[in-house]
Amino acid sequence: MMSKPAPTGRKWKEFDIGCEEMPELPEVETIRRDLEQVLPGRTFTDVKINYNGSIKEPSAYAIKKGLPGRRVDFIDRRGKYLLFYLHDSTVLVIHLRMTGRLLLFREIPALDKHSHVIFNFDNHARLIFHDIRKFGTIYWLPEKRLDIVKGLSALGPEPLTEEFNTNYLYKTAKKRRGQIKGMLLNQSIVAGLGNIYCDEALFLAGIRPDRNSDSVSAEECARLCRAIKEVLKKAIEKRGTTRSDYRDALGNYGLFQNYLQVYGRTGKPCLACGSMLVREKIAGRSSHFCPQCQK
DNA sequence: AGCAGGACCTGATGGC
DNA sequence: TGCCATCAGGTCCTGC
Repeated sequence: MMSKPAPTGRKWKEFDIGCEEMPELPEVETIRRDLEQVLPGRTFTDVKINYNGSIKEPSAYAIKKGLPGRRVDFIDRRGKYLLFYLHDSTVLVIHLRMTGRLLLFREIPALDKHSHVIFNFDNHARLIFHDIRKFGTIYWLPEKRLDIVKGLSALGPEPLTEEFNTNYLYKTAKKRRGQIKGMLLNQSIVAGLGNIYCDEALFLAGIRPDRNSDSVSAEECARLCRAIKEVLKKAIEKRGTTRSDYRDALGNYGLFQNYLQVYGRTGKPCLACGSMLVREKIAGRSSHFCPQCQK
């Protein structure tokens, strides 16, 4: 695998905290941590919306009209959702879905046709919501009305908390009949896993993605629980996964692509046993695994 | 209720 | 060269 250059020191002048890959929990958490360095205490001055479709609630007009003058308190994350808590108990909710990026600039950045929303702040920071495939979603709601965001209110436990443990995983796996991979991708069972980290965790745990979840033993659930936490922690530490080659000179890359064991390595030797890794469509997603190591 | 599959989108890629 | 089909995957929706 091509290795990426190490990130250079962060430059406030113009930096790209987006992510080339489908953002899953580690990528969203990396973005959250970066935004948290800059935005709390800042006040929106102006919002430009070039594509209304990104705004789900209340409306592009209401956001343009209402956000200016409001101050960011702190930035939270639940699953793959970013939550900007504002000082007046309202929340700006952003989900990047597949191709969404959040890009923070100090200077006026080059915009293209995918730059759908531009948030301007009182310190001249600019936050660009950029989304090639227009799947990403933005809501601005009173804290008490977050239930409007269905996916958010239906989220299962955060995988890096105690609440997500072997017992929970085993009990849940036992009462379902579908494949284990489909279960892990289900955000109401565990929040924040996507295709890449599912495949990686199942490899680490030695479990085939197409196993029926109710056939996974308590011991295997213990391994899987450990593997999920381990892979997510490591990926956050490496600032997520970037698989595309493009970056601008001042941008920072994720580094976890250098640690992927199975995802995107179809036909290459398994790093544990040397047999050829395979890819199959499982639970509606391309799934990468080692037929030898994973039972 | 749980699960499969289509829809939503655009860009990259490959075959002819 | 262009044209078309296919693939990528997160979530919502429909239908079984």
